[in-house]
Amino acid sequence: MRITQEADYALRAIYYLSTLDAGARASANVIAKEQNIPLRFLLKLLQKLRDAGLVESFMGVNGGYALSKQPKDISFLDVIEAIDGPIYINRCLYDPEECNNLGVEYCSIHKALHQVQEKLKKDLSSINFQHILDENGSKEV
Amino acid sequence: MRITQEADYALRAIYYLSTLDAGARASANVIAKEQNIPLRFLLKLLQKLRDAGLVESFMGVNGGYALSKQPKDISFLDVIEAIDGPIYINRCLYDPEECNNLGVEYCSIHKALHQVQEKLKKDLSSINFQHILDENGSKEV
DNA sequence: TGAATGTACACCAAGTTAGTATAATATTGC
DNA sequence: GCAATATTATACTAACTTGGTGTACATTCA
Repeated sequence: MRITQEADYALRAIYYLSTLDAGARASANVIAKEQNIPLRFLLKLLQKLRDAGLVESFMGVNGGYALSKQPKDISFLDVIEAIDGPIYINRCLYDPEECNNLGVEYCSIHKALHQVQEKLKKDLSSINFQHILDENGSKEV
Repeated sequence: MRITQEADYALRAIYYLSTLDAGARASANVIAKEQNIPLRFLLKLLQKLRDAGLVESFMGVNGGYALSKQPKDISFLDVIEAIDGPIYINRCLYDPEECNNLGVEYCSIHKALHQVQEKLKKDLSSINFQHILDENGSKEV
């Protein structure tokens, strides 16, 4: 019942980009150092964030990465699902064929888990990076 | 972000025991057949449920397993944590020493995740097996 | 005693996770 | 054009987790 370390890194990479001026770029090297993320691992996960449309990348000298949306329009759910894939809290909800009980439709347990899952996704989608910026800004030491 | 298959089996084992008369026993063999769970795997997870105080076991002929509480007093969270261990949705929340950011206390991302985690646990603890019985009873075909 | 049951411990194959290695490609500035 | 700075692409790997099996033993009841 965990998000992967990779998704945790991704949240922090997006957070770091959120702290920059709108449209500003940061190289993977800088993000890696600032957020203490292994560089090569970061490079790989940034591809996923790009494929998901959350960041844009720029090659060459002065290249790097920038958010492709405003911080307020990027949720935790967006980032986590970009990295880990869609959230399914159990196997049956992911692939009903694998349900070795009666099937999701007829199984009260799986129905109940489904409701929990949807609440979880709603909670994660209600947090965006503007919230995080605001919280940090007001508590700056 | 999933519960294990083992936890899913455990929910169904507890559910099956809930359908019996209060205090009634069922052998692992019967539970395995009724719920389509591999027997040896079931035996192992029943130990965890016993260690967690959710079921009682009885050895010998006419032995088996019985709930040690009423269905209404066993929540999904109880069962899932008995099998998978405490729920922590990311590594930092499990072991703050492993947080390679500033630490949970000073990291807004991890604080936000913590809140999501607590909501998730609350949701899971709000579902008990009497609910599931009631739902199934009213929809019996 | 013997059949039916649970207990304990060890083992294992497959998949996932977190990370590394290497080589290639694109952009900029001189 | 060339060097330097970046990203991209592909492949590899060690460690861990998951889902499951095997074997031997202990307990209870008839």
